[in-house]
Amino acid sequence: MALYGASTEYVLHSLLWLVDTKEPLSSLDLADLQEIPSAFMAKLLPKLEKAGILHASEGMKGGYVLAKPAWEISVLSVVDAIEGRKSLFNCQEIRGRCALYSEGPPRWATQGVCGIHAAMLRAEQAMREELAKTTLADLSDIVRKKAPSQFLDEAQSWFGNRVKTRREGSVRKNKILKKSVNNKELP
Amino acid sequence: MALYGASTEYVLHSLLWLVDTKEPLSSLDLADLQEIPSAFMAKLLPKLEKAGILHASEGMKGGYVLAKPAWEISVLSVVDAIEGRKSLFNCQEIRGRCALYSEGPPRWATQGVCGIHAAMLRAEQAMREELAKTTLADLSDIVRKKAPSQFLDEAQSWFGNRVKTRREGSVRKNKILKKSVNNKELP
DNA sequence: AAAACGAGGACCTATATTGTCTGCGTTATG
DNA sequence: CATAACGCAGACAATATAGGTCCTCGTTTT
Repeated sequence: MALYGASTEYVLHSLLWLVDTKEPLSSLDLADLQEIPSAFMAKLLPKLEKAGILHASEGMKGGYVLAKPAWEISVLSVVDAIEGRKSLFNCQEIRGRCALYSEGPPRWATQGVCGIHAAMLRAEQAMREELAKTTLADLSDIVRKKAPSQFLDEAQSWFGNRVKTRREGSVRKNKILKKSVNNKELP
Repeated sequence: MALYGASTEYVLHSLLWLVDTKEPLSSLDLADLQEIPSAFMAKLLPKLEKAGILHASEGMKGGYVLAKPAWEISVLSVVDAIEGRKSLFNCQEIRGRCALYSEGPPRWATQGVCGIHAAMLRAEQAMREELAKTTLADLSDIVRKKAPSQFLDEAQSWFGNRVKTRREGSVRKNKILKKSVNNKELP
């Protein structure tokens, strides 16, 4: 229905939270804060790591940090990392499929790029150039201008408290408990 | 996988055949010439008629003709008619979904357009402007420069012969025959 | 040793796209 | 005036993709 879906939206919003944070944030923290399905987020962020946008650290106290300064991360690079270089239009070379071509299409018909395809490619290029102009720093500035500084502080301490409460009740813990209960019931 | 699919491709190629033709062409003729599923084409072209791009004439010897000169029909208008004004990105207002907002999002958070959405809208606008620049006349020129005039004449006479052979073996006829055979077998 | 991470794969489901088939009204033609 | 060739509309079916869940594994801190 749209070229870019919820995955891209989730990831871009998550990246904004990472701009001002020094310590690594986990995919679970990012998902819970934004009320986004956490298991889904966990599948998205590794793509950004492979694209060199995020740096991941494993193990307890691990998580994600921007791998580059925010002004060097364009919206285009994020979109490409998540959606995988989607094109606007997928040419099927209809021009070579004419019933009048008895034995395959002649050379003049399939030479160069199809005119329709070319028009689509120009539009796609214009779109990509526009997406390349905006960086994470630009987006972050917009948020910071809108939000009261008090809120941004609250957010920082929310992440901080999360680090402290790792030991207490977490989503994972509950799942593991449920699992061990099941294991005991099985045999 | 792509924003614009096969429907758009089929229709744009079909419109090119209509540029130089005076007599109405049926969806079946257009489909058969380009080896495109004809029943599918028959569902597409009425959309162009509603959008004011094609003029349809019903009944025998009916078919489609361009409703406007080719230089007034942009690729954008065709795409919109077929795909229905698809947007590049569908904003779900993630910014209003923060766990820190205890009783709904504050005004400052949801004021104006989301920064991420705005960037996508700029890209979409750039794409649409580019698609608006190309017209059917432009595309038709490209084809006419490539194709030998002999081929274009052959195509015209193919359409002409089709009109003559209406009475003879057509796809529809075979289907109707099959149907009556089945009807006889049923009781 | 256990808890909290990331990575990755199997799996499920809802929806959009692509296509087929039917019936109905309209128009030219013999 | 019957019929063939049209456009139009809607009911399906098949397939692909996006979105989402769950489970297992290895790593790192405490």
